[in-house]
Amino acid sequence: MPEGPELHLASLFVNRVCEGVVFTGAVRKSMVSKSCDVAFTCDAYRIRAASRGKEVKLTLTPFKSHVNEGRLEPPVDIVFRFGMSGSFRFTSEDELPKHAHLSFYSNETPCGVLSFVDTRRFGSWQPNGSWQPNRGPCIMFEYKSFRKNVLLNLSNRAFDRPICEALLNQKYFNGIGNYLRAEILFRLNIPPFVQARTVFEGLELEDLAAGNITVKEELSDEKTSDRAGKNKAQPADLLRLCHTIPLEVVNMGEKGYDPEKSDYSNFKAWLQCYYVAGMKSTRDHNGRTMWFSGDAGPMAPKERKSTKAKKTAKKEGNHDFTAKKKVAGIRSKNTEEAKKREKREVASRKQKLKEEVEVTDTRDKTRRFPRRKTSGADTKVEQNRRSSRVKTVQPIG
DNA sequence: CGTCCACGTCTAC
DNA sequence: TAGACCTGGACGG
Repeated sequence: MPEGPELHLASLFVNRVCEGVVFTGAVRKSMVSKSCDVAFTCDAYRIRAASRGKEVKLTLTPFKSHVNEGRLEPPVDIVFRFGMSGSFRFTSEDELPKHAHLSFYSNETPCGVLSFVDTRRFGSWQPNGSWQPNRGPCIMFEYKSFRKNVLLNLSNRAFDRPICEALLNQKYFNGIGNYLRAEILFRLNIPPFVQARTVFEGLELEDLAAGNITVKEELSDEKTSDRAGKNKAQPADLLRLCHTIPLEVVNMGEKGYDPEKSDYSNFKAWLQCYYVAGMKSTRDHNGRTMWFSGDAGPMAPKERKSTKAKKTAKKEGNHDFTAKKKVAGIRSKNTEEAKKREKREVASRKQKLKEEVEVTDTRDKTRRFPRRKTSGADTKVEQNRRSSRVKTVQPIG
């Protein structure tokens, strides 16, 4: 689950399991990984982790007592991005997870192994690297500079985009991902496809309330404006929620992260909009699913994109193909034929879509987080809809 | 069996 | 602004 909070929880996880552990030898990379080797070998070193937005940095520090020919090796930083499926695990040597791509071995017996696990391999790492320079300040732990970086750059074309798309721009919102943008906009009742700039204009550079923020405060605005409609002068602050909402997830603790149990019940219960039954969803201009309720906003894509073309017959010689995939590849080997068929399919799909409403109500699109057992009228929508549960968060930075 | 979908970048027309 | 990059789970036929 890698957005900002998960990356941070991953760094906490690493620090917890590596506390007092002595690592030794070489850093080992899986055969299949295309990321670079980590040329680091040391008899005895420790591992610490830190996070910033959607990156985690591991620092490998040789112990002073272990000196290589009179010279102490300097620490090495490795910066990780998690892609769609990255995580860290700590296991015994013979329980190495299936998709472990970079592993650090302890000197214990039995040997403990910290590994970077990444099923889809969209993740990456950079040894001797530092935070990616074109990513902005961390939404969670560099709140002040994050806020300034947005408000001082509102003239940038990034803010011409709809707000939901701007929120995924890591140059300004380092740590926000697809579930966070949905949750954040939902809580403020901001239509996802209004121009980003208009949402931020008028916000104060300094957030005076920072450091003493509760979610209740955020929502109180909007409740009173319901009543009087006079509250326009003090709009709920989207930038602050970009900070506090991710911290709510962090404060749920490693339960939300724990790769061992993969028990997401806490997290699922926390979600109010993303993948929640009864919410609407549509594709944004980049083909990402935007979850929301109410108005889509004026910049909503008019016609949904035709679903991505099949990429079947592309990679014949790929050694990495499973037997199944090979069959599929061979079957559609005749590219001419495949293309024609594809055209026909796309055409008929477009035709269908024309007749559909632009934005679909997705009452049963709840798949990724497996179906909840429905318990009568106790629907999630009902529970969460503008729920005024108070949660205190501890903003840092 | 096949199709669609997923918590994210990247680079190449 | 498409695709490419991947694996695997849910679901439909």
